[in-house]
Amino acid sequence: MTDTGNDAVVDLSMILPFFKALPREETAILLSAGKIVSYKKRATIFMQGDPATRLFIIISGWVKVHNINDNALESNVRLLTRGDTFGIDSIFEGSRHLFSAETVNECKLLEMPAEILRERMKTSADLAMNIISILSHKVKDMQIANACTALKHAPRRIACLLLRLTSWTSGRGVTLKLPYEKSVAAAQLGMDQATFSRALTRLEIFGVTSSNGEISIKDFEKLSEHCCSLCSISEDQCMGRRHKLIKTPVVKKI
Amino acid sequence: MTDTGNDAVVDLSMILPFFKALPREETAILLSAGKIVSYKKRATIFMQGDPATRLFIIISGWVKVHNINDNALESNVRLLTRGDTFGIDSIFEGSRHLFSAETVNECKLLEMPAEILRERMKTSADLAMNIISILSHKVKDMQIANACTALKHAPRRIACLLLRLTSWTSGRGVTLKLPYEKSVAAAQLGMDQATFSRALTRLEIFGVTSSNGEISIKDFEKLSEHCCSLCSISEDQCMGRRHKLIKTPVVKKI
DNA sequence: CGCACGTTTGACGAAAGTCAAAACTGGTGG
DNA sequence: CCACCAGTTTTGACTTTCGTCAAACGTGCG
Repeated sequence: MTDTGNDAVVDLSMILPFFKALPREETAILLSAGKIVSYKKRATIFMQGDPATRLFIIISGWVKVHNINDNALESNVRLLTRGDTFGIDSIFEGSRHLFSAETVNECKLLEMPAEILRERMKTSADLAMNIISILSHKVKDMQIANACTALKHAPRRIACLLLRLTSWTSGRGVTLKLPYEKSVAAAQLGMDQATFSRALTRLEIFGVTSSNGEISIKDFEKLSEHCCSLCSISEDQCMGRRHKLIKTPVVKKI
Repeated sequence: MTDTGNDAVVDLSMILPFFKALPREETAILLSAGKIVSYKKRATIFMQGDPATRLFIIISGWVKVHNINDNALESNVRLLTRGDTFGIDSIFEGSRHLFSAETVNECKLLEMPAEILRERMKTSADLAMNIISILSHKVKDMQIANACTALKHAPRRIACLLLRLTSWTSGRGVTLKLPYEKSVAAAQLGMDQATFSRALTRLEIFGVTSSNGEISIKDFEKLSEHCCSLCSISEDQCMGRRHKLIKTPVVKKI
């Protein structure tokens, strides 16, 4: 108990879902097999088609995972950050990466060999359970992201992203610096960069202003009413939602 | 060995990923806890927000899972059929369903209680592994579907769907009846029904004709070249792809 | 025959993509 | 201190596609 951990990584393992509720020895075995790797900004971590030999857990920074074709057409752009895991699904599905991964900032990643996973899973039901949780969570994340891109109007999509990025803050509003470039955010939302730029200014009437690379949201609730009221994700399932649902009497179309 | 199985379900368990490589006793335990339920066309299986108490495996028919909001706006429409599993991610993520599920045809589903899963997973690493495989596969499926909807032009999206629906056939082309209504297919592809109708006729120049509710594809390869060449999923990852990649010398834009 | 259902078609408008030029940003070096 | 540069973002002009609404069409069935 008084052993506070002889390593920053050990502390970190306390908050990563991957190590959740694992016995101390199991965590130690896993950690000793993994290693922390630093990446520079805009570095390639792997390309789609590469053998999936490792699992990646983000310690710091932002990583963009995406599919890309020869014409540089992107799809499935997802942005991951601290605590998120990637590459795990590829290990168990075909053993080749389905997507490419690159850093958008400087990043520190914890990398675990696939073999140790397969190995330890056989004896540790807890570890298997954690992997299942991580995969289930990833499915949920993708569904929320899909619901966002399903919003037909670009300003709404941006509003959705802003609300999700700031979901951890309290208060009525906030001023934030986007953690990555606007062109990246545009790709994440499946729209053109020019469209992103124009759509952002169209959010002014909802209290969103932008200057000097900072975006300020005056009133979360107002913004949330604008975009989340058309979202198909249930009220309590999305962290970004900020307004209470007003129970309107259901009027059925006949 | 000579025991050919005293039940059709037992036979079925041989081909379902859920039971793959499980010891015979494990399969028996799981099967005895599950039950087969028949649903009529367009029946609600569950609604988003409902407690996730069961895992569903499709024996026959087609099921539509989707998110839906108060205005009947759909997103995340996925169509599942024989062998597919759903509801599993909800069990391990918040224990409430993130989406609604309804049948589009008459369906037979194998339903397994969530408790037996949690219970058996503790002792059966094989079962845990199967669940991990199923979840990983689901992630892959979603990524392929996302790549499809990322195709900007409606005719291409339809071509992609047609190729994936017929990926199991051999030969140069085929005539098929869509396994569900066109309006459902349109929703799956994230487009309006009217757009679907118009876009389908625009595929005529690529050898796709439609009459009497039957769609006929003259030449898979031609169709594949049209739509898959812009897809960002790697060549060997999508079953729908029918044309070989022509390795063009890479010309870098400067 | 007429009804219910799904589909197609037409006319229109709004929104987003495209291309390209201009404007802004931060950093470097004379 | 200012000029310059590369990278990023904004703006403008134009085109295309898609959504929308509504009416017409087709099919199967009682």
